Amino acid sequence: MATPPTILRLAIPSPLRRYFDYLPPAGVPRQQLQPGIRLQVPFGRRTVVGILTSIGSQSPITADKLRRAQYCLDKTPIIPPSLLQLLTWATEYYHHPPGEVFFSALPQHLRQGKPAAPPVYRRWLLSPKGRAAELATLNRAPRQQQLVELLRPHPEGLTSSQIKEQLGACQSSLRSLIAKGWVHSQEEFIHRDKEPLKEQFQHQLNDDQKTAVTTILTAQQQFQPFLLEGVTGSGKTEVYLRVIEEIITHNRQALVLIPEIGLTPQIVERFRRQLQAPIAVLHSALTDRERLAAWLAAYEGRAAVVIGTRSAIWTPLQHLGIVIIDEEHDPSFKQQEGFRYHARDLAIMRAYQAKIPVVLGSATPSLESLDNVKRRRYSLLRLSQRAGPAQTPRIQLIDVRSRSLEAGISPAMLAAVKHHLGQGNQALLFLNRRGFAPTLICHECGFVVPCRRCDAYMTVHQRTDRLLCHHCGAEYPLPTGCPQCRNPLLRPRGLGTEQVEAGLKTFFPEVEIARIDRDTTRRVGTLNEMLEGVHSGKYRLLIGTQMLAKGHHYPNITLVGILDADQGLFGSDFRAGEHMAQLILQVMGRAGRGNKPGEVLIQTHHPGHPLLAALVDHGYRHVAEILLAERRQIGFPPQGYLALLRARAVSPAAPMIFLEMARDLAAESNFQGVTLLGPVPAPMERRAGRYRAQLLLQGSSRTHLQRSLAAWVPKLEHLKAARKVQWSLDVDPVDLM
DNA sequence: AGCACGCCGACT
DNA sequence: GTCGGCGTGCTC
Repeated sequence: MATPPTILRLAIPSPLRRYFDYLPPAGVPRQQLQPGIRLQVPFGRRTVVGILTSIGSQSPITADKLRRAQYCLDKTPIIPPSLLQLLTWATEYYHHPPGEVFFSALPQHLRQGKPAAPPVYRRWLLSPKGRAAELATLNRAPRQQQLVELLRPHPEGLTSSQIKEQLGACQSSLRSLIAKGWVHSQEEFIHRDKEPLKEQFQHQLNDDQKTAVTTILTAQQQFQPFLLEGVTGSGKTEVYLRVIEEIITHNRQALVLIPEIGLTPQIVERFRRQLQAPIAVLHSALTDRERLAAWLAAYEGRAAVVIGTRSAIWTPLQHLGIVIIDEEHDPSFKQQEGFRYHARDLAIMRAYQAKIPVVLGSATPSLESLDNVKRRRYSLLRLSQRAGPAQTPRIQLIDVRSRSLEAGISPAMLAAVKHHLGQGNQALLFLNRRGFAPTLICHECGFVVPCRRCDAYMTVHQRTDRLLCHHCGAEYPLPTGCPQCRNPLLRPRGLGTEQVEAGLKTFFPEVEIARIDRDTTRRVGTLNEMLEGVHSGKYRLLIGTQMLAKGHHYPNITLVGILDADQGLFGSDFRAGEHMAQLILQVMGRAGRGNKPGEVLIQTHHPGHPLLAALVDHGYRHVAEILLAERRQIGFPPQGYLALLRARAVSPAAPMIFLEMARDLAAESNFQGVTLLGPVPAPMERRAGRYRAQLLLQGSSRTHLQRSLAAWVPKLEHLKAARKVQWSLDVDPVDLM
């Protein structure tokens, strides 16, 4: 009897929804073939990097088709078993190609097959020859002279980024010195783990916080989700810090996920100051090198705490003790292209697999999480006291029906701003629309300038004198006349932050105004500069979009004005109401956090709208109840479970044709407990020159939906019509746009 | 996706 | 005569 062959099952970077089987490379000992290592393999006419996911003794692929892997790229797994388990689950749950799932979890360097070793740092230093050289011989080369002077007091050498920091770019001068033999380099592996800051100060916890900390810590050895509900200023971060402090004393690691916009240097600073432990930070602005270094620090256990945005859910942590999701309701935890995972949901699964607690924190929890509390899947921890002396702000609606608004500001709002500024305080105005005006309209014939590539109108940006499409990024100069009737009079119509800023400047010429939106903060660091200016009191009046809404602390803002609450009330998407309520609450959280009482004014054309009334009179929880009842009625999440099949193509008809075929395929299979809705054109049918359509699957239970998807999705790949479109499946979509 | 093969139109 | 357009097929 021959010994059965060893079959390696690999995830291969390709959009195909299957694993690929290989024979082991020649001469590799069996114990090196552990799941989680990378191998170089032939794939079609190329060779690629694959990840070993499991090992078996048989394959559905016939022996003549099986090929042999070339060699192992790793001696030991670069993905620990716990993460491998999560990745496997995610592949099945999201019905996404395993290769794309596995590779999206790796830093770029590891995807490309580079070694899983800390990056090499090269240091430049003076050679004995350079040390002995006479500086005056470089009188005609001042840059080289500066370099020698810079390197002289550093016998251990400097990295090129350190040199650049001191002298700016001087590549060519450095090269000349190397050619002369005055400067040489040394290479070394160094771990640049940041040392924890030494100072430590502890705040006194209030009773709610103490209860939260002890309750979470009693569940240290088991899977237990907690919803930590507390208004802004109630001290959620302090709870996280105390829990983490305790967890890491037992040599376990903590993973903290934060929304894109919430990961500021201030929050990282706060963690570093209070936790006497090394912290790895993962965010989108890192270079590949930095990302790899942080990734390794986490994997090798050198980092006790990992703080990061959405993709940090894929950090390999072998001694994970707790997962924390701050602002769990934030939509940025859902990836909106390619592999459309939800980091919050994956965090729950990761905690379940690792048998550890997971904490979801929010002042405005998602309806899903509130529902999970109701069903007793999550336990609720409430922080009802605001930390410190701050009081809950007073809220009032301003009815703007048939009022004259100037730059979007009603007389009542203007009076309030004057009053608060007069008292020496700061005021914040919120409008969730950037630019000067959302449209440009012809005063003669009513023509509104559309985007050439989208079913949307161009937004007027006055500062740059250009038209901008907020959906595809297209940009044109302002037209000199109406393209339809040639009339030269085109007028901006509607309201954007630019216009409010301009209006405020005429109302308050002596006051410094900060406008905070994507246009003013595009450059890295400007947001922080502006927020510094708010802190120092340089800016007393703020106008901004939702960038302003997230947890920064401004004790002197006593007035928050919401200029248009109506957008969210009649939004086209099923989550519009939820998002509006969350956003308003978040902005409101900026008022009255010092010891001064805050005031919140909301402008609306619909003062009687049940959602607004509920928000003003009874708060977020009451709004959530209304919304939950609505969702129950239509069988939408959290009552029902959704999956959205999207398709887009340059050709107008192709998406609908593909989706109709897909629908017929589903109808043949006779799905249990799943309703098909559509296909229909997307709410904005044409975007960036592509026509888009979608087909919605609505399941009465997760199991029903998953069972149908498992039977259906693999068949979609084989549809001829699939080749004429780009299609993607979105399991648990956050919006149906 | 990436890559190659194959079959028709307008060019040096 | 070829260069190259993109339809079609395949990846263990």
